[in-house]
Amino acid sequence: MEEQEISSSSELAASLPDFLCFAVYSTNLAFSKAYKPLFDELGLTYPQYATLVALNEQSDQTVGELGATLFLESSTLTPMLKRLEASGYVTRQRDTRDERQVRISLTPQGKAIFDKAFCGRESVIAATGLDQESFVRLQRDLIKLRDHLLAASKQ
Amino acid sequence: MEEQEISSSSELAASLPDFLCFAVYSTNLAFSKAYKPLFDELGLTYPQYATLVALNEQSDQTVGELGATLFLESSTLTPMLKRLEASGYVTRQRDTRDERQVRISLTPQGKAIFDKAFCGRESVIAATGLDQESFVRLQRDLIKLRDHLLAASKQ
DNA sequence: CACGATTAGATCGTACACGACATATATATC
DNA sequence: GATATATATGTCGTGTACGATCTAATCGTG
Repeated sequence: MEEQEISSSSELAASLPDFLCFAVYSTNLAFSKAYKPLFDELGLTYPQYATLVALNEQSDQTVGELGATLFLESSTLTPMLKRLEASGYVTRQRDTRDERQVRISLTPQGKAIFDKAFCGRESVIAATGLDQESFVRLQRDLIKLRDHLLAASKQ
Repeated sequence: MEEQEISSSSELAASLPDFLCFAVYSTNLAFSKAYKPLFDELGLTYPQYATLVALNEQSDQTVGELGATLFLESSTLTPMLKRLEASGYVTRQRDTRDERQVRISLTPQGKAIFDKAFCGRESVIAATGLDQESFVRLQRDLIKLRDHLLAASKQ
């Protein structure tokens, strides 16, 4: 296993493995592919499942709160939430106090998804090919990176 | 900075930060947002730029070779390559020896993108908020994770 | 050479993902 | 209390992303 050389900033022909953004991008594609059989069985997509996880943690969220949790815009969430509603996993209802807001809640059918304890942490760690220390560190560094990028792009 | 607890696999209500897949997913969204102003200036999208990088490294690739490099299917690449052709960054031509294949090459205009040395490695590292050691390790662990996930989903 | 099997791209339908804009409701100021 | 402003969500257009399927070209075997 060779150590990766870091190309200098003056070198023009950087290849894709030199880009951290590409490592993140392609790992995301790989996760989608790896999880697809599981989600197909549930009739869900990967972002839909993430949405249900967020709602399982804290039900009765507004679209905006969900967007802040999932890092998504209303233009992405609204159609997806309508599909989840059509599938019977969530309900959407206008807040009676503030009719601008729409509150999203899990249905019993939506809660039932989690009775299967679908994402057992240990088996997931095993499936990544990383030891537990690397796994935890990777997760921590990614979150740090993400939040730093988001903070930078807000200015 | 608190150390993240690892939830046991029997715990049902795992929250999103507990999922490595969500860390990867949301970091990818954050990268897209952070790079958007730069890509807007070039009239490119993030996947389009990655495609040009792959072609800059090795021009005259077939659609299939590009797909293997970028982890994308022909159903994704074909429309994107047509847009890149329409923008004048690449050419698409059937291979004369094997007419099933289409060979993609950078135009001078496509090559010119890289004269700007757009992605200086050091400034990119600085923008991530990670020290160089964490940056390199993160990249290496992500690639390992990605390749492990892909290998697992091929079976 | 013939003809079934394989391969490479392309097309289509579905689902994100976002910016720009539209709509409806709520708040603020006078 | 009328009107300007702000906020929350929805709609629309563009661009990925993929599986299923189609077409055309090539290969393999007789």
